[in-house]
Amino acid sequence: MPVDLELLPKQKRAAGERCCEPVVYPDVHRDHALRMAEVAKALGDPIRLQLVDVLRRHAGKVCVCELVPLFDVSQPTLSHHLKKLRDAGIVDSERRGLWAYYYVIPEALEELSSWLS
Amino acid sequence: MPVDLELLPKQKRAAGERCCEPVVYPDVHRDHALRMAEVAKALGDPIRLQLVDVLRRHAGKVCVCELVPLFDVSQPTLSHHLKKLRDAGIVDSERRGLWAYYYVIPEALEELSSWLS
DNA sequence: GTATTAGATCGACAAACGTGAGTCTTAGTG
DNA sequence: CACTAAGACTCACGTTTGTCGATCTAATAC
Repeated sequence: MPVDLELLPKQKRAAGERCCEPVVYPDVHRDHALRMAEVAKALGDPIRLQLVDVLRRHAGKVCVCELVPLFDVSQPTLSHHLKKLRDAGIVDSERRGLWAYYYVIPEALEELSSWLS
Repeated sequence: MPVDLELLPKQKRAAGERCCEPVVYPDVHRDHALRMAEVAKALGDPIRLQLVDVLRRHAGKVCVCELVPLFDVSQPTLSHHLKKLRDAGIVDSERRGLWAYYYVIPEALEELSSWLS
């Protein structure tokens, strides 16, 4: 699938002249890039990525008390990761009594997912 | 698509008893999670994400001198971002004379992409 | 009421990050 | 040879990150 670009001759151009015209521009516009980078950044930690994986595969709401023992970090640290995912808009939570149930917001990953494929 | 979990009754369990059995486990294994998180982390910066976007859409090799003017950062900073992408195995480069041409390694994004969709 | 529990928040710390100014290396020009 | 240009690298900086211990807040049990 990678089609070779027609490469410019490897010669030095005249002084003051541009080495090459910037023929390519990012057409993933700034806001899209910002949004997708935000999501990617939130997924850029192994624990958070696995959290999302567990929540997604469960396709429902998972109690935090089920999540904590799965990872080798303290409860505050896990809570911190969940907050990062919440702030990124990837998951949301619902309080019921003492428990908190987390779930993935399905649309949250769509933009990044379709850009990647 | 999200199927509601059968939620446990919201009552306090007896002292010393587990609040709930950890019925879910991350089956994205550690190494996969590590690898995908590494890729996601590299994409977790707007400039790097746009860099990958430009390189991907060009489906060939793009000269660094074309990339620098596209972004509002200094040349060393852009070089730093390109190195991050190289370290993450997302892109590679080829030197030809004075110029360096970057391209995306297509397989690099596959794992994350298919996990996301 | 008190005690206990789930989970979020705070405070602190070291490590990693994004950035630019400056420098270095390599390659082409004259 | 000296000069110039492309791009990587080094250093320094302020900011953000991941982590844990301690604390706080609700809600339940007694």
